[in-house]
Amino acid sequence: MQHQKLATIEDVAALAGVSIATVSRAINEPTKVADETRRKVTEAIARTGYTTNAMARSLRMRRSNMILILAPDVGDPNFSNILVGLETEASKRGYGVLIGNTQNDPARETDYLRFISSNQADGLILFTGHLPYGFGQDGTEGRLPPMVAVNEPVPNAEVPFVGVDNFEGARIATEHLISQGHRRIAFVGRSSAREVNRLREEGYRRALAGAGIAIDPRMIIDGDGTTESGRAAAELMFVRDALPTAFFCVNDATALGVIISLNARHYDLPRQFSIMGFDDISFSSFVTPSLTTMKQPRHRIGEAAMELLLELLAGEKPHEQQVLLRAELIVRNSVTRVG
Amino acid sequence: MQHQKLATIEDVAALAGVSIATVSRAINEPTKVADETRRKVTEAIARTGYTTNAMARSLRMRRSNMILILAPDVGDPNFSNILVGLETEASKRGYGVLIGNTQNDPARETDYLRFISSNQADGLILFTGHLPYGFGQDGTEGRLPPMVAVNEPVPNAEVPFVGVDNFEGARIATEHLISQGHRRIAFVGRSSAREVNRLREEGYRRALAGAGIAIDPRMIIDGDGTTESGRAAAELMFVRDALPTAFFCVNDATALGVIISLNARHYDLPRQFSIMGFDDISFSSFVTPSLTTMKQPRHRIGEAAMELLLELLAGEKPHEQQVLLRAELIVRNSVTRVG
DNA sequence: ACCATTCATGAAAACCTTTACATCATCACA
DNA sequence: TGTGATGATGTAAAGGTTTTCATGAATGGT
Repeated sequence: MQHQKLATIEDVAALAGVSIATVSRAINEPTKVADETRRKVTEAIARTGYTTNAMARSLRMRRSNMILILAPDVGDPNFSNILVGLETEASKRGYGVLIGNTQNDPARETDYLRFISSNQADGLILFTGHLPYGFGQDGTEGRLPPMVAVNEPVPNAEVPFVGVDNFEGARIATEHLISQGHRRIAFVGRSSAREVNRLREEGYRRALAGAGIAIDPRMIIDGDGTTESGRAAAELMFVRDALPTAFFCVNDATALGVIISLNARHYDLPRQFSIMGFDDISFSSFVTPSLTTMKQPRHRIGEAAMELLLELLAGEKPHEQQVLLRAELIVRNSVTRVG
Repeated sequence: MQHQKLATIEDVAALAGVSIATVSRAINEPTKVADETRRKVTEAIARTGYTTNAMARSLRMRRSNMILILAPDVGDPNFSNILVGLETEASKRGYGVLIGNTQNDPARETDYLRFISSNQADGLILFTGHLPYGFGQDGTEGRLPPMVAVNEPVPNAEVPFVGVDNFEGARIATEHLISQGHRRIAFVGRSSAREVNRLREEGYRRALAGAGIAIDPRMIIDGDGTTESGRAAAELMFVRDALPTAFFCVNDATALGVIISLNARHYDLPRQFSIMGFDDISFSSFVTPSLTTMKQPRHRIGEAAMELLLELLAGEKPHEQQVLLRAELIVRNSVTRVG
């Protein structure tokens, strides 16, 4: 019932009648060992059921083949979808994936660093948008481990970033609305503090400018990206009595808020108003009307980020400080032709 | 820029003017060392920035303080919500959490076992509903590591299980429908092969029996728990022309299918039909009408499972082979009073 | 027939801890 | 003063690898 003692490399060596060095080589550098010897070793391994003790190996090699993933909210679907890509790529390359849920708690962020400083993880994937608390500030400066930011870039730090091209995506989204005949297009979710919101607004502006449409400041509404902020924004437009024919929302959560507000006022969607989101989160296809939106290539973001991190670990200089992947237009029912 | 050599226990010992054994004790069994010595050691640790090398420690102690979580789909929201609970509890007890995405691929399942056999993980949390491929079959029999199943029990194996009480939850759900005056209640999602479906059907039957309502076999429709199966089931009922006043669906995905079908037929929900789900997945509050359902206590399931696993690891015999937590009735708009 | 390579293997060091055991001082008690 | 117990510390082994260096055999070229 209990964990019996496992076979070690010595057991294998004894059974195969060679030294442990040879066994090690037969496993890790098969070409460096004679065919006949290799055969004997392989058989001995099979007979003993030997597996290399990863602890001993890591201790000796000074690397664990583990990657620590630090995220503020592990339950967030955005996180978990990127995680799939991260895990797939890591596993393909023989790496394991360790997860840390920080809940934006500085204490927990610091705590998780022990995995790095104790050699339990070789590299770091950051979802948090900032360096873990306890890093870059004191003398530990130069000791930053290899890391890659995902989802949100890390400002004021030289951390490579992999994410979606928000500017380009927002431009495509807005152009789609324009191509459907819309001229009065609102942007819901302005927030100068948030990089993501800023970039998406920028793409929106570029698309309008490109189509020769003047920008009406009343069409740009503040919002922090929550559903509630979307609801409030729509209400505000009714109060102001400055109505668009289409809402481009900074994200799907915001779009949902707008839809809730419009439904509550008994408008017939999408006939009377078109709504465009961004992200393609899971409920977007279920809401009525189902949401036309820009899909983030989450799986690929994860893969690309892990790929980049592993390059860094291998000592290669990264080709670029930033990898931006294109979002994909998903046409559903919330946007219709107008005019 | 590069990872400089880290301080070891010897550096600390030298600086504090004691032996490495004393340093180790000062860290792990502080009471066994004199106050003054402990002070010197603590200071030396601070000065050197020493952290114990987890690899060396694990090698010596024959345990890694890591738990491997094996799941068929890491992207599944059901998984990630339970994961939060697992991670929280593990981290609280000083354990790290390693995740493995198997995609139900036998090769990947086997592959992940190396974490166990190579001592990189001390225990296992199983989301898969079966032993990892490559276990229990050959001679490796008795060597099963400590593990706990979650989400789905493992049939024919003595693996402790933590999950929701499906029977009880289904009973409560059905009783809620009955309390709203419904007598003709359909059960959508019968499947004798699936344990979950079987238990929920059982709870449904018990509730009807308890209320003295005869069971009409035409009210029980097959389904595998997918949205499509829910849609098909509803259509089937129209073909058969045997209509209920309420649908109790084996899960929310199925309920969504039923809603889609009824909406397509332009019924006015929930006035003409009530719909009850089970699980409370994320979109349930967004669909129209928003879904009345049974909420799985996912966070607590995770915590309880990890708690149980850590007890097992500590060598304690588990009090029970199965921990069932109660689902909570979430009242939204898809169920109304009738008659 | 001799020398220089090349190739296959082995011995032993190093990676960094924890801990069993030994040592030594101190103290209480008779 | 002598004895036994107690408490603090040190020495050294053990945990299982990888890898450097050394050794010896075989090979190839002259």
